[in-house]
Parts: sequence; C-alpha cells; structure tokens
Amino acid sequence: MRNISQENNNIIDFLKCISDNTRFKILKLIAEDKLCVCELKEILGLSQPCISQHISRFKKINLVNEEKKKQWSYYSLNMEKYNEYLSILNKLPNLNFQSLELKDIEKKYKKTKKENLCNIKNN
Amino acid sequence: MRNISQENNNIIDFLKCISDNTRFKILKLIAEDKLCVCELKEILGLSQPCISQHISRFKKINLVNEEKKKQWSYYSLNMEKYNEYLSILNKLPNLNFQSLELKDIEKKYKKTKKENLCNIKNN
DNA sequence: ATATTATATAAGTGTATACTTATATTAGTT
DNA sequence: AACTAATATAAGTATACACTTATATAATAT
Repeated sequence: MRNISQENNNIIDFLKCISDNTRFKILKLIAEDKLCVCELKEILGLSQPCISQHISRFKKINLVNEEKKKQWSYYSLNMEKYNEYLSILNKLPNLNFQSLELKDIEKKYKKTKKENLCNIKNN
Repeated sequence: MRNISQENNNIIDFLKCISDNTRFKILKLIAEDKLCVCELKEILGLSQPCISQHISRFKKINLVNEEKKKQWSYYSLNMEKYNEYLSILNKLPNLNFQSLELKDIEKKYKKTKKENLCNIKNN
C-alpha cells in the first residue's frame, strides 16, 4: 500500500507541485511575467481547464500572486513563498528531523542504529 | 494526452525523485548517515525490494554515493550533486529559458506576448 | 558443497494524477 | 435582456508509479 501519511505536507506538496513538466514550465513563465490563463493556454498548447487546474495547484500552496483585472486573472510567482520553500531544501542536511516533521523516523533511525543490525556482523 | 517530452529531464527528474514521501525520508536519512538497504527497510517499515527500487531511482540521477563492504551496500547523499540541482532552483528566476531547456516555450511566449491576446482588450 | 543474508530485478496491482470534454460561473459587451 | 469571453469545477480516461510477492544474483558462513 502507498504511504499516504500527511507528514511533510508543506515541502512535499511544493516538490510535487513543481516536479510536473507542465507546472515547471508555468513556474518559469510566471517567474518572468504576469500571465493569464488564456495566455498560458496559448503558450503551452493545452486546454483552458488544464491550465486552470494547474494554477489551482499553485494556489493551494500559496505559490502564486493573483491580480484580477476586468475578466482576466493574472498570475505571477510568489517569490517570497518560493524562496521560503527553497530555503528548506537548501538547509535540509542541517535541519533536524523534527523541523522536517520526521520525528517518527528519527526514533526508528536511532533504534535501528543502536541495535546495530548490520555493523555487528560488519566488524 | 500527457506531456512526456524529454525536456528538463535533469531538474525534473531530480524533483520527481525527491518529491515522493518515502524518498524524501530516505534523502534526509542518507544526508545524515551511510545506510544500507536493510537498515532503511527497518527504519521505514517497507519491503526490501521497495527500498532497493527507491535507491535505484536515486542512483539514476547520481544523487547517492555507494560504498560496498562485504555483502552490504552503504548509501549516502551525494552532496555535490544535490547542491548542483539546488543551485538551478535557487537561480531559476534568473536563468534563461535556454539553460532550462525551455527554448520552445520561450518562442511561444514571445509570440503570444507580441500578439497581445489579452492586453489589447485590457487597455 | 549447502544454507543464510543482502541486494537487485521482474511482474502484478491498486491508487494518484495529468489530461480531456462538458458544464457552471462571472464579467464585459451589445 | 441576450451574447461573448475568461475562468473554475466536475466527470471521465488513460498513464504513471509506489507498493507488493516472487525470483535471481552475489557474498558470507557453516
């Protein structure tokens, strides 16, 4: 069965969001410029609902700024949020398990190392 | 149909690799320590083939160092490669489309902006 | 040699998800 | 008012993929 735990939702949701080919392109485009759905649809050659659905994915994790103007909604990258997510990845090796919401595997990790499953035989 | 273009393979493959819940845990664990499959299996409570398959995903993008010792294979995070991938994300807003292998959408982006699909009506 | 242990690979399965088309909603235009 | 345009949401579909069990390979131990 798949692991569907809710841990790490923040950083994992960010990674899942930007790891899709289409959304990665959208990410770069809206880092460049404010763009509406109809422009993104034109640029990427995809249907309007497809773009809207991707944008709503970005919205969920606060990764876009929305600016409504007449009937258009212009989307641009929320750089502060983007950098916030990135700083977690940048510091990841130094972050403790707790701050990554991985307290559970830290316990198991320490227990496993203590039991020294492999190393007893390894020395 | 899904977009299965081979563009951005490097950074996208990295993102797809670490955006999985289980692999994100492995990432943190092998950033901490050299660990073998049987230890990871123990810590994460998953089957041995499952761990091996995840490790081979990391191997494909050169994200792990492998150290064979007797019958064990110890895996640790390849920090240089990790930082290499991260630097792309850190510089992403400043990187040009070319370097992100997004030359094709740059063309469409400029064409769309020139045609001014929305802005004509918007002024 | 046989048995055991660690890992890798193959095949199968069920869920997640990236699209599509259809429909609803909202805003501007005539 | 009706019509058009932009966006959002719903439902359906086909593919990707994270697991499992089964099997193969390689190394150590007896």
